Amino acid sequence: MPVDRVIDAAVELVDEVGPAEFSMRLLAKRLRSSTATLYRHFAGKDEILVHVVDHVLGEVPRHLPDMADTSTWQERLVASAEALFRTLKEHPKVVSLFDNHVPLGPRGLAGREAAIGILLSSGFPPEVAASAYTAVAHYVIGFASQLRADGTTGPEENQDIREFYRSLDPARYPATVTSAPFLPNSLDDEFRFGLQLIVDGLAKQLTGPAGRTHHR
Amino acid sequence: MPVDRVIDAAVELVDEVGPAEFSMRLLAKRLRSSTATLYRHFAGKDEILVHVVDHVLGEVPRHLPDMADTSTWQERLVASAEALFRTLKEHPKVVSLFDNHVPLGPRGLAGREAAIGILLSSGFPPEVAASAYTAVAHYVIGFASQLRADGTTGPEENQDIREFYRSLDPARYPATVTSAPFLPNSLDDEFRFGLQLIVDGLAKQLTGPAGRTHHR
DNA sequence: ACCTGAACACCGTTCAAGT
DNA sequence: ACCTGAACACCGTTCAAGT
Repeated sequence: MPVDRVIDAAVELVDEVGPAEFSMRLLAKRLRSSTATLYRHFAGKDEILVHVVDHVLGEVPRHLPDMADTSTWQERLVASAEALFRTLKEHPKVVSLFDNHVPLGPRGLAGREAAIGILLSSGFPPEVAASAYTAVAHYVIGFASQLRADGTTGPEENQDIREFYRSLDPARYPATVTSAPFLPNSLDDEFRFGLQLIVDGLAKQLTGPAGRTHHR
Repeated sequence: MPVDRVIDAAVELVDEVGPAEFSMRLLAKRLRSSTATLYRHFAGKDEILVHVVDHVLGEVPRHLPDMADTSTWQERLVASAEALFRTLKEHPKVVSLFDNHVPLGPRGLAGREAAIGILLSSGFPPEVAASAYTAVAHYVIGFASQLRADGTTGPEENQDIREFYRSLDPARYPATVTSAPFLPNSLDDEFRFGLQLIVDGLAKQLTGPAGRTHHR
């Protein structure tokens, strides 16, 4: 019972049925084995799910374009964040497993290293680079956690929400009703917009932090 | 069996044992009732948890300072985001319940209305206001989801992670090791830093979107 | 050594039966 | 009308017993 075979099957199973329905029994059945055998290789369900997270993070590089040395740090940081976002979109049911623990497996560390490396080599001081990475990472996770776990990422989903907001009482929710028709069609557009806000904010840190110090 | 009494007890129970250990049986026992009685008032566990989320969102206004009319939109937006973050810090085990659904209960709508209202009245066009709110909301949720569910929000937690990063192989993770000593002591500081990046990015949208259009 | 069926103490949900 | 004990079909985890 090779460890990798278990992890591969576990990722498949979470992708199919979600973390709530994922069970040691289902995993054992898929492997044509028994639950007790799984416990010979892993401490328990939680440990297997940590491996699932790290396995998924291993797919991030596949979504990275190869960037010429001429790319700006903005382009490279955005590409990193989008690669993670695209990866999570392919495994929407895995996203909730990112809750409550910083991914410290080898794949999670590689992503952190790459992003902070981009910032350091672009002239950001280390304290800014570290906090900027955290901000971007949490933004991506927060956004990805709103991916419909049932796979309906399509535009009809956003249209339903827009219709709901439009149908509210304008006297009670004036701003919500006013802005509802302008909601973007796709989650991707909303994702890129917010990501650009963060990058723009970072650019300001680099060019003119005059009068603005890091961390109060 | 008043509905409110069930929700209050459910919030208490999730705060104490977390969503994973939360069960209809435990909730029934706490109410000195039976599970079948709960099903007479709620469709099931998921519906109760939706009410738990909305109940917690109802506490956000308690964390809002009263802001004079002279406050800038930056101050008011930051205060809104911090109020949500502080609320979630008081209910760290509830945060994962925010996954996979936009909070559409009355309390969730009130928060959206307030934030978008701030932006509209400050001159942002509706399409920017809507996307900006989404960006801020997802940033806060993403950050809150990293709150230690076991209640150890203290600085020792961040120190442990910093020590871990420092102890890595500098040849393999040079940027991570370089930046590790500069990790902020508190999650609050990191939260505020990233939030300020978003606000700075938004300010640029307002003053000079020259050459930069919203959503391509 | 490695694997397994069966067991234990739990779940969410339902329903016949009580008052 | 409103409530409940017991049942059903599941869990995660463990362990005596098999090969």
